[in-house]
Amino acid sequence: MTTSVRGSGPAPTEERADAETELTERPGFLIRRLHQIHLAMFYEACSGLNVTPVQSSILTVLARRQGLDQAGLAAMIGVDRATVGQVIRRLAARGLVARGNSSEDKRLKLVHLTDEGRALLDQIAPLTAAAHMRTLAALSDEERQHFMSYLKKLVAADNEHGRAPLRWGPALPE
Amino acid sequence: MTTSVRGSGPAPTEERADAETELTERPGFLIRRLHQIHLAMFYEACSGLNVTPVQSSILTVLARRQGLDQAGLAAMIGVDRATVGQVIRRLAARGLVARGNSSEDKRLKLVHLTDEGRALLDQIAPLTAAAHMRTLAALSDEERQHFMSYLKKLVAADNEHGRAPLRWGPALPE
DNA sequence: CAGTTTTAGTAAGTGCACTTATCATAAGAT
DNA sequence: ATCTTATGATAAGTGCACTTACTAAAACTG
Repeated sequence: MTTSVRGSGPAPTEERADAETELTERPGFLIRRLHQIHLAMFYEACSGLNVTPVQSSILTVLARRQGLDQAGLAAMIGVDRATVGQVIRRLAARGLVARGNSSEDKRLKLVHLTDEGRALLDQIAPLTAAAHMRTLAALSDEERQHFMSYLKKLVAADNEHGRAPLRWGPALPE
Repeated sequence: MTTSVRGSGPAPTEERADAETELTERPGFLIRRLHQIHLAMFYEACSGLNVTPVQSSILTVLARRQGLDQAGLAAMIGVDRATVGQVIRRLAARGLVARGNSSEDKRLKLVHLTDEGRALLDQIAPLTAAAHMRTLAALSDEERQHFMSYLKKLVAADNEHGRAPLRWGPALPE
């Protein structure tokens, strides 16, 4: 099988002068691949624990701010409200989070970590940290710093453009 | 408020458990966000044309190598066999690709672009190119070059690791 | 040659992510 | 107070992405 993904090969015989950009020259393609790779690292690190990156983010946020409503939670991790609702439901079914009603605003479902949720978070924290590191392991320290700063710059610049803009909530740490 | 990293102090290089790390300091989190942002740019650019990034990649590959089998196609765009099968089915239902049987290997379904598929590809090519550019628009030319080289480096390094032993889902007897 | 292993394609299941639509509640306007 | 608008949560629908399991066909093996 010859099909490994290759970066630049001389165009096979006939070449369309328009030179359709190789997939590996397209930012979006590479970002998707890198995302896939990180997912692989993440799942491998948390093997058997049945946790996804988004679930990990939710647990992490809840560990610091208990009793958030789902929309607030969604904004803090940059995910759609409907998606967060699905994930919360799965987490609640596993007893990792619990939902209560707000007495002030009956529309709200306030989410908080259970003891099991916190235990799981404590368990996966070092594992996910390792997965994040491994994702960038091919870069030197200096490159990694640059790469991270570029990532932050891009994400910050287009935060509002995304369909689920990140909001660091009513109490943004300044 | 328990809190943890308040403000933008110099990040200690010491390794604290991930639970203390801000989400925006986690590579995987930023990569996911950037992927989301690019998706938003892509869909906005191709508004109304009903095309996804993976579909665009498939059309692009087929434009250069007609008659690829699905597994080869999957390998070229870095997607699972089963996923490619789904996407191809949708594309075929829309008449953008067609599948034929190989006379040499009866297991294979050889995929090729239809005229409609090529027409759509010609239509979206400039749009998607613009979306890719826009995703990195916040970076200077130099930064963009560096960022792309880092992306390529990372993706190339872990390309093999690409398909991972995922283990979520129907395991866990409870 | 028969028997085993590998591979291509598909199906069913789970999960993320987004859309539109609906409902209930809250907040603002007349 | 009532009408209108905005918001929180949920449901249904689509698409990507992966898993395991299965069939058919090819490619090794004895």
